[in-house]
Amino acid sequence: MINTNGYALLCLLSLKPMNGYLMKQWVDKLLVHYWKTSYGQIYPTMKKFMKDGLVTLENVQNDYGLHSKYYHITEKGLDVLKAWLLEDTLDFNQRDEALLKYKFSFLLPINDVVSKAERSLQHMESVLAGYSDDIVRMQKTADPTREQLMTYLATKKGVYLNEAHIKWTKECIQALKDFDDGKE
Amino acid sequence: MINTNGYALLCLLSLKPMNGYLMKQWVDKLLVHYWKTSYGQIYPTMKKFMKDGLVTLENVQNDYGLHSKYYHITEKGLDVLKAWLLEDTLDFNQRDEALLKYKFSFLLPINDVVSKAERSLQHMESVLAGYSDDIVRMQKTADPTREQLMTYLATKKGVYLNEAHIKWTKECIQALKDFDDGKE
DNA sequence: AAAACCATGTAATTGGTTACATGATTGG
DNA sequence: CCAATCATGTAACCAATTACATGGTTTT
Repeated sequence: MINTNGYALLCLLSLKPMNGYLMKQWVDKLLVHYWKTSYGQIYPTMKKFMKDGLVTLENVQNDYGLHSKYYHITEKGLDVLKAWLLEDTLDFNQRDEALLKYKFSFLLPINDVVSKAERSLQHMESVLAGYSDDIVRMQKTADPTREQLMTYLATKKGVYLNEAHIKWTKECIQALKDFDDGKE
Repeated sequence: MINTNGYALLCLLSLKPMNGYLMKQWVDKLLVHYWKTSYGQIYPTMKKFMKDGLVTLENVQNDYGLHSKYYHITEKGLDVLKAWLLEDTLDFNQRDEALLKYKFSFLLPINDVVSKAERSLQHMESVLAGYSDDIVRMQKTADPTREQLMTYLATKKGVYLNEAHIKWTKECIQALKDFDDGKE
């Protein structure tokens, strides 16, 4: 059985052969907004994939005797990846720590909750600005490949979800202030 | 150190004393949209909370000799909970399996991806309908308590995030269809 | 010379789910 | 009597992070 981390690594190897160090780098750059991994996952997973014939190993040795293990995805690996990509994913995130805190925030002074929401709002607005920059940069590409189109749409999701979050937070701040006024 | 699961259980006990079985039920009903837990977490956590003085135990015995352990939150427990509620939570979810699949879906036939998105859209629309029902039911309460206000706002978040998700999915479907047309 | 980067791996620990094990009560 | 519900707990396992351990190269 392969877990989602494993599929994420197969995704990267479908782009080009990489070593473990590069896989970490690519996840941290390319997938920064919606995925993460660690060496503690990468190296054991590659070991397993070798055994299962999902990847092959190319030992790269430079002039100084530096060792580096490049993994190539196999036909079987690609088939397994495609089968997974095709599967429906209805299991959207089941845990929202911020919302949990929010729900029980009636235990706190109302002003503290408003301040917290305002800090959160500021943070989200800076995140949104970052996304918007990405969008602008990407729109320069006319006649994109499907891969580029997907990258653009993935970023768009970040924008929409952030906008919704901001809209909600503003409404919360207003509702809390109104509630506070009503009690005076 | 207390993990988020532990804080979630303290949240419940701040409402009223409960046994482990009831805690599970309440999480599954009250927090269904944004939290979950299991007996494998609840019982060991209560054991630890007893040791740390965050809860006290009331053994409830009914006429038939049925045993049931009701946990009461202590002053210390409430203090610890309030301190946590006050903490900023910037760490919003770092993993989106559906988006990961989407991003690498250029490996699949475009029609399969469109069908998948359409199925996903249908699912989200039924979820949204459920949220909307909740909102309507809650709006009957005039002059709500702060607790009721928070419950309402928590549901509103579900609505907004779902709406954003639906908007994005529709855009994806259109973009993929346009891309497909452009290639003919 | 030191810091940053390239590169690989393991071990310990934490967090969480699922399966297992038990047993009483209640409602059909 | 059988299924559902109430009730408690442990063990095995899976997922993931962090710390540990090592060592070469490149840049300042």
